[in-house]
Amino acid sequence: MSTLRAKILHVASDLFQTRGINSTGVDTIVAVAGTTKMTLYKYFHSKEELILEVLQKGHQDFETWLNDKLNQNTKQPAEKLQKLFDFIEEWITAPDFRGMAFIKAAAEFPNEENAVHRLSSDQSRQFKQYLAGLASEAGVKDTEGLALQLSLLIEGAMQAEQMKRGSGAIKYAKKASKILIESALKG
Amino acid sequence: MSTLRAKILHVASDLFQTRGINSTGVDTIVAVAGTTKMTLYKYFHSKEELILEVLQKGHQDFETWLNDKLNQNTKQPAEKLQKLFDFIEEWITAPDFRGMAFIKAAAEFPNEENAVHRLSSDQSRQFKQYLAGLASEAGVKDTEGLALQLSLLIEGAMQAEQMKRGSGAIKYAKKASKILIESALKG
DNA sequence: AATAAAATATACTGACCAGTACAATTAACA
DNA sequence: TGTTAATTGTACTGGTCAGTATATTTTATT
Repeated sequence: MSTLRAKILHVASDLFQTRGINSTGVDTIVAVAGTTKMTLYKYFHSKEELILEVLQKGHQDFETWLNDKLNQNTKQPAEKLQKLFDFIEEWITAPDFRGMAFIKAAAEFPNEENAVHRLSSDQSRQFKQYLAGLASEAGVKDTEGLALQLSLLIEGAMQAEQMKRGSGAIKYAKKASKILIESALKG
Repeated sequence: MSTLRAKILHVASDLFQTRGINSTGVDTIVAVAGTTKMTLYKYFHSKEELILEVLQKGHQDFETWLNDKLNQNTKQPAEKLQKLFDFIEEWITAPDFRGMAFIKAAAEFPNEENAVHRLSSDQSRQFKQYLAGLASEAGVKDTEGLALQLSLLIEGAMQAEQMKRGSGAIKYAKKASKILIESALKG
């Protein structure tokens, strides 16, 4: 049934995050998921396809979570930009945070022709566009510029936190974002 | 002779950057280097040891290059902080730039117990300390804070450039750094 | 030139990898 | 209950991996 498919996706996502993608064999995935390779290859035609689906689901979950948080906790558009880093902090400091999936995937698949790398790159671009949307609603002129700067801070903080838990990077990223947002609103 | 050892290090560094560490076998390394596994294992006791040496040399080369550039092109301490991102840009936009080694290595070896991950994490910390030194000489009060913020921008820009060449991320990182440095000098 | 020592090349080991052929089992329906 | 179809388990394939034992060549020393 589809529950097994979901379980495989979940287990694969978990193992990819904790052990790395290339270091995780399909045998390990099916063993932990409590099924067999035959079933896995019924739902996914190849390991690469499984990787792509894991990445897609992970990114969609993140953007949905963030968007919901922003919509539930803010009234005006400008407020979203201000509270953005509060929720990013909440996401990063969650006990099961193990780094941003598309950042790590791009590192494991450096070849720009590779499908996994291309999807990762696209998700990064997509996230920047989302930030640009927030900036635009808040009345920032150089939306692309601020979006890029904020994405650097966010991805940098995620990278730092993945490298060393409890790095505190997000605290300083938040301070930096306040300065940069203020500067962008004036300019 | 030691030339072969150097050649192996160089070739391994190149392959690790372009294909990823886990995806590069020792057979490939020795083939490209024009030698054999027997020789490789004479100079390095294991693949992990080779990885560690490649990382160490890469990071040392980077810090030496950056430090020389800063010393050659500036007179006063405060100037170094201002020109820092010019040289970071020069480094990132070099045609053979393929991402920061320790960032990618940490992604490929997510386990914090792993020796490669630990070295990567240490190099990141070391780089932050270097930035804190620059901030301190320039008269910044919260040296650790500014150093962390600048490292987020730099590592974020490197990450972005690795993900998509010609992203232009460094341009906006530079602008952001000017704002943050100015703010830190005032505070 | 003879001998010893070091470096190199060849060929292999056991382990693991992604993916599959085929057999066993379960479920669906008559 | 008997037959068919779909799903799951077992066992295997060819390929690659890190690492090594042994054989060959080169180099250094006398």
